[in-house]
Amino acid sequence: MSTQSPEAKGKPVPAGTSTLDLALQAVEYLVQQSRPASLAQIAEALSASKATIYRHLVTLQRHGLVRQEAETGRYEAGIKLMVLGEQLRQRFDIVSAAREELMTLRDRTGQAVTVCAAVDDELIVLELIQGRTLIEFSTRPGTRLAFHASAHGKIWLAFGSQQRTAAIADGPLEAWTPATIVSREKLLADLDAVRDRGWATAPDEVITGVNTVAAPVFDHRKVLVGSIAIVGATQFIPPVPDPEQIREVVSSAARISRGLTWKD
Amino acid sequence: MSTQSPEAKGKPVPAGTSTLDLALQAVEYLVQQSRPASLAQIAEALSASKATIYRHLVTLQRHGLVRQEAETGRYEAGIKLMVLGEQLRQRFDIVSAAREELMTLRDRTGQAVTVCAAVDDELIVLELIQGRTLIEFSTRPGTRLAFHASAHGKIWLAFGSQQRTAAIADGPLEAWTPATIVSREKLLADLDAVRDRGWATAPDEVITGVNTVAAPVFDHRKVLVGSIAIVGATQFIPPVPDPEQIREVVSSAARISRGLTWKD
DNA sequence: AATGACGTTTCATTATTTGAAACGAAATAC
DNA sequence: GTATTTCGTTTCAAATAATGAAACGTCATT
Repeated sequence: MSTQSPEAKGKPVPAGTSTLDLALQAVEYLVQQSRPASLAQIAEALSASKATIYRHLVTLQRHGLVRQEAETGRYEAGIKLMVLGEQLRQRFDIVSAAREELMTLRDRTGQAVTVCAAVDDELIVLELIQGRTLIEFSTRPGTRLAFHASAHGKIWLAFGSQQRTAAIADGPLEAWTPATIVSREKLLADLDAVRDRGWATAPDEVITGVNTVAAPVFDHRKVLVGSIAIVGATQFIPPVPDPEQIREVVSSAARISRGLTWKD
Repeated sequence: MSTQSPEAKGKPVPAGTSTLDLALQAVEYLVQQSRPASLAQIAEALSASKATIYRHLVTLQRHGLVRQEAETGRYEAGIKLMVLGEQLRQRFDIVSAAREELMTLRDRTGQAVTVCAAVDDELIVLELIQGRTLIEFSTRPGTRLAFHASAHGKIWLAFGSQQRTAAIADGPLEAWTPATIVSREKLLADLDAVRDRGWATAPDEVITGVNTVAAPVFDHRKVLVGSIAIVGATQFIPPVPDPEQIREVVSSAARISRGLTWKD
């Protein structure tokens, strides 16, 4: 529905499987609902017949992606999704290579530590080492961040693929807070600064009152494979961070990079 | 394949969608692979034609469940799975209701804190509050635990649905370590003890050298909705835990239960 | 006792998926 | 430097397999 215009203009619709598409829409629908949904409700939302949706739900249920309430017969998303997500997370080399170093960083700075990676046009949180306080609202593994409005994102724009940077800079820059950078020129200038000094901040840019100091992690080929950061209230990480905090983050990132050197 | 016998005996195969089934097998295959897989490889593994798998991968890719490497053209699982997993996790009331209390519990005991919930025949970790040390190998959100071989599991067997308890006790009890309870009688006796005292342990039963103290969380209807636990090396949480540790876990669970009373 | 809502099943229609084979590009071998 | 293999992708005709309307059985409500 939302992914394709109804073959207007004789657009060839380059392959794909409509049956599968409908079933995946059902999964996403169920994930977004906060309560179990009735079969009729799902069928109506996707404008398909009850019988069709029913058969798909049966198969999805066999795979654990969907579950049926025993009492009411309603359907909801299955926990297999959580399991698959965690399995996928563990595939990133950085999470296993960096963990000890990150614990050390947490203990030395007293702040929460996060790890991110970007794949294609998505920036995702892979790891969170909790600090003493609980900011972690948008910093849990599986959360997506904005490239232009986060310290992690700026690291990826500054040190990652140039075509991604160009695409983001050309696109619209949404304002998450009043402090979010929404001007293309300001963003590019900020990225130059990040490249120069080797670290990034985003005070108040993602959540007001929260700051982050991020640094890049490279593999043996000098390719950016991850970013690490400390996250804390501006009270603890000022807009112009303590040189000591910066040094800790940058040197931790460097040590992790070095650890990734002798691999493969 | 593994989910159904090949319609032996003329078993009617109660509905379902074979097209969708194949596509979901492809997703699971890709999640299990540690490296991106070639189209031909996937097709051969699922014994389907390249064209079929290709079309399914295109649709899966549109939904973000699968991603194609730009250089090699190979396919791998997409990070949307992580996002969906996290969205699903947040739907459990307990994770939002309990967080502050869990931080307190962590600080007072110095140990890592975990939260679990069971749905149907699966017991899953929902939340992890990290301690100082890093045991967290099998305690991350999205991890599945065994009912008979974990403190969390015993809470659910002792205070949850009786038919689940019966099913687990009747089934085979796999031994994760030499200390895992594999005898039906011993398990049932242990569960009686858990019910009496209101908390459970599982010293060395899931990982040798690690112990856990778990307690139940109930909602306003006295229905078990979650379990919380402290997890640590037996060095810190002895096989017979410190009464202080037990008191902390049990009272934390009670406070969370009370917090769930005025809801809905 | 009657009604409505629900998940589930049936069944004929036909739209959709399917595999074999051909295509073009890119990597590899000779 | 040319030949060969391998890869992802597209084409096309055959027919399998998905589809929706309607009927079914069950439960809760009226």
